[in-house]
Amino acid sequence: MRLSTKGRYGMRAMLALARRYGEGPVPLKEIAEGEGLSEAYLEQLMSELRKAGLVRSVRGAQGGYLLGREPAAITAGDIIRVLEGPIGPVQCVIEIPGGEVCHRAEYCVERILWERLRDSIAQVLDGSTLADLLVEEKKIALASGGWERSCQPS
Amino acid sequence: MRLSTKGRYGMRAMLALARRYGEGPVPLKEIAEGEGLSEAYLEQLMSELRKAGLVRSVRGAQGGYLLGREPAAITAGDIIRVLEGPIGPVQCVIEIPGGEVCHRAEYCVERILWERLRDSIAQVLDGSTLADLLVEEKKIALASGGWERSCQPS
DNA sequence: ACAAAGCCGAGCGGATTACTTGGGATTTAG
DNA sequence: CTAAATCCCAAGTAATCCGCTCGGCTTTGT
Repeated sequence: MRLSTKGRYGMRAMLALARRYGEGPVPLKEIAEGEGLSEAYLEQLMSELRKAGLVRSVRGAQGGYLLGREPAAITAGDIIRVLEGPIGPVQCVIEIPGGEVCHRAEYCVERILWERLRDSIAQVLDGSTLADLLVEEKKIALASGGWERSCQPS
Repeated sequence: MRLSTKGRYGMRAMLALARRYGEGPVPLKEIAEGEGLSEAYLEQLMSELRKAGLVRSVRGAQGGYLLGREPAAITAGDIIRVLEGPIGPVQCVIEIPGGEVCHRAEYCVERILWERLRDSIAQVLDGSTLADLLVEEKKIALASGGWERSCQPS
């Protein structure tokens, strides 16, 4: 039940973009350096996020990436779903409209448990927008007087 | 964010044992056949569950496995933690007493999100005992008049 | 024109997963 | 006493996934 680096790095990158929302395109190189991530790898993630509409890109010199919508309109759930696939602890309760449901679904207790788990995860993720997180970030920064940002090893 | 087969099969096996709680040892072969799982593989999982005290084993002919405690005293969280490791979507918020915490922990917003997610997952899992699940199983069985049990593909 | 960026697809080594295999050691039944 | 039923354990293995890297192309501002 761990997130892969895609979800984690993607989240970091999106937060980085959110911090600079409204400042025009941010080149990937800056994000990668700022967050200590591989630029080439991050590029793949951005590609997926772009196809999903969560970021826009501007090509050419002075180009870079921007959030596709305002930070208040992008949730952690949006990002995780793009990079990690639909939420759900097991295949048979995955959140896909019209996805395959196993034939014994009606009588299966485990299924009920996994569904509860899925919904609980989705609720947390969908309940946090990038804007929310930035507000919290500001709070803890003020509270502790610090400046630092992301966990490096995360 | 998927459970592996260990967690899923383990949950199935534990529910199977819970259904026959008080009837003496149940041989693995029966469970494996009943749930449609590989006996040899299940054996490995039972070994871990036994070391964790969630099941007891009786060796020799007429032997088998029994729950280590009453069904009301075993939660899904207990089982998942044994088979999938400590709960937590990322390494840096894993639930280990005295586990490593990354040095920037205080100022890291992602961390707060991942902690919320971890707690939410743990709450669902720790809130469901085997006894609870059997009660629900009985309810849905009565409601739909069916007899079938676990999702096969899950 | 040139440099700064994004875009794309392939490759790749290491880890993990989901098993299987092959042997023990124990216990009960006959 | 022996045979069968069971659990116990360690090793092996094929396939998949992860977490990247690499090379080359396209677009665009100066």
